Amino acid sequence: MAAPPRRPLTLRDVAEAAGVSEMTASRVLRGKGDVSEATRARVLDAARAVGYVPNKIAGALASSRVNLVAVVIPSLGNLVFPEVLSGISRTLADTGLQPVVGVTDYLPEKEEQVLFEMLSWRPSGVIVAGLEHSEAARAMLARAGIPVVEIMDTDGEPIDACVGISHRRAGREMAAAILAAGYRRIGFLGTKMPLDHRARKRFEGFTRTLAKAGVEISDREFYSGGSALLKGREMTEVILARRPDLDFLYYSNDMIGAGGLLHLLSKGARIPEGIGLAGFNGIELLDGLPMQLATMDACRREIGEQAAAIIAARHAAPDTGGGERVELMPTLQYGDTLRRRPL
Amino acid sequence: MAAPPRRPLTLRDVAEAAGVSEMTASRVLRGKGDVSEATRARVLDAARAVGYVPNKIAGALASSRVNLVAVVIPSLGNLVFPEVLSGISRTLADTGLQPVVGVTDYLPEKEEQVLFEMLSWRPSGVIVAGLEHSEAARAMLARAGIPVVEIMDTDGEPIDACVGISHRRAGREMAAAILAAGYRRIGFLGTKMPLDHRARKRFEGFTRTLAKAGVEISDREFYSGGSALLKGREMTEVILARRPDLDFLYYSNDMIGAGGLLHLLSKGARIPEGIGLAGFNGIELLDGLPMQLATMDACRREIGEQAAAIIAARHAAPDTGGGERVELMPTLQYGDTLRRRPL
DNA sequence: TTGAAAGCGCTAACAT
DNA sequence: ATGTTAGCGCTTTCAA
Repeated sequence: MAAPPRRPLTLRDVAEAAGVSEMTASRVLRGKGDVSEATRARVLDAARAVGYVPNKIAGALASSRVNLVAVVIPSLGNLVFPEVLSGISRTLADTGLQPVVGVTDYLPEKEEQVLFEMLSWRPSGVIVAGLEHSEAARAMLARAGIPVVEIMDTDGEPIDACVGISHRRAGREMAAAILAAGYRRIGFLGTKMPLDHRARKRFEGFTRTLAKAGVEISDREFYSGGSALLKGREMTEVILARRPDLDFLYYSNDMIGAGGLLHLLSKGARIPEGIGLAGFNGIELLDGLPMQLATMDACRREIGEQAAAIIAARHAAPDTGGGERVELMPTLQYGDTLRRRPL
Repeated sequence: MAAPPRRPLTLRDVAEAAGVSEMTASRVLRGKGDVSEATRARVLDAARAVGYVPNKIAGALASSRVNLVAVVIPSLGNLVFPEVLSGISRTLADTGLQPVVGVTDYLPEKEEQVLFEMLSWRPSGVIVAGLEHSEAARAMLARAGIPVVEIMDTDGEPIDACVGISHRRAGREMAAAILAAGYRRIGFLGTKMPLDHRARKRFEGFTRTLAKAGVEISDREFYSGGSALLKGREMTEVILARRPDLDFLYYSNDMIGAGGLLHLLSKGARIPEGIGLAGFNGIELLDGLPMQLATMDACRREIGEQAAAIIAARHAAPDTGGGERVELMPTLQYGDTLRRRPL
């Protein structure tokens, strides 16, 4: 048993072991070009025997082809993004392309850094969350000469393609449903995140529709950090202490909504007659709660799939497509916490 | 405004624009070697002006240095792994190294593929979850000539270094605490995942300690797929319908434990006097539940940090270290669902 | 079906 | 402080 060589094995080593040229070995390992069955077998055996792992860096440089798709998202803790990712992975699986994930923590500067870093590996495409980016980031993406798909949001001007939902519309539809059910004294509970543009747009759509009906948000409460479930409880307690007359609570995400729901249940609140609740996202995780929280599905999986499909299509047929715009329609789930008609 | 060139910009373009050699431009952009302040400024201006994004593929090939660390984990949906990742990212942030994530879905074959794919990019190190891998995967890692840190688990023989907790010990300690509290008719609820070796080891440690006290698991129930919270409710209902006499339920993770807790609370069970519950992981997410579930912290964040620190140290000082073994000690949290002494 | 030569864009090593 | 040369490990292209 020889000690493992310090130098990683090269194609040349495999070729020598198999008694063929580097070129032939290369053809076998990539499955391109005509190679006789006999040589193919010899090369494959040799590669396996020595434990050859190809050097994609060299391959990519020589061919200027990189089977990587950069995926840039704000966070992995959010539960929403792993689901988007899973949609991307599944769709990309059959195409020879591979997702590579970068996380921005909702910081524009970090997004810029991550994009720069990823583009320097010359990926075949970029999927990036949101339509808001620094000028430099937009310029980088526009100049990269590869497909760019902005996801999650369609309220704005994409650099190239985009796939998502309209968060303004989502906010409007939720407001309409709440008004239709007869609720009027509405509290809003959200995250203290000026850079979460999608939450902001939902809020804008929400308040605008209320305003048209002559209704204003009665009170609001924001949090940052910590366990979302716990924060939801706490915020709910706080806002109701201040405004016990509220008859509806709209949460910017399901997790804090679930916390609020648990709090209200423990207080014996009459839901949804006395007070209604709604969140946003449609997280499956919460299916086991005592009551089903009203929410709106963000189409996470499908967003991932369609974004990946756009990249894959353009990869297969370069100089085709461009500027695709896909707006998905989220569906309102009333659950048990939003009544369907006035009392 | 000229149309963006189809060909990405090269270092040569920047060098020409700045009126220096490629080599000088390279030195400026990497911040290595002596360059006069004047030329440095000219090069940086030129690079910014044309929007140059370096080609790391070429750089890596020329220098045989890649600032990437492969991180291979079973899943992103688990909540545990994003936390490990966050520990890794934070620790790597100051080192110039960058994590690249691969997901295996708990499948050995997929793990092998993912490792092969990642190793072909010649990363500076590998962090991989678990100690169980296919023969081929172990061989690949051993031959790669880079630091390899296996994480989450210390019950076994690492290829190189490892950082984690002993899941057998975790199972034993939980069993000891349950016995000490006087519970005797114990049910186990877990995932139908033969390939989740850590859950298996916890179960082994758990049953062994029970056996030493002459206690056997009274009943068990397994699930797969679906919302963990909901499954936890359902399994709990099922197992208690079969064995209403159970006085303790041990869940293989906190999420199903939380489901069980919600179910029991809705049934008005007396917890922890009538029946006790415990999970595993110490997920912060669940802090807002009506009662705090007994659990055992899996040291996720710290595992990520220490693993990254090992890679970083060896990257800074090659041919140093090797074979590090770090066993972290999880702490038992009694919460509100596991009493501390017999009734 | 196979091989030889050239070069991808950058950096190490050695000039100057 | 700056430039020149060679070459990283592979693939493209062309020739046999």
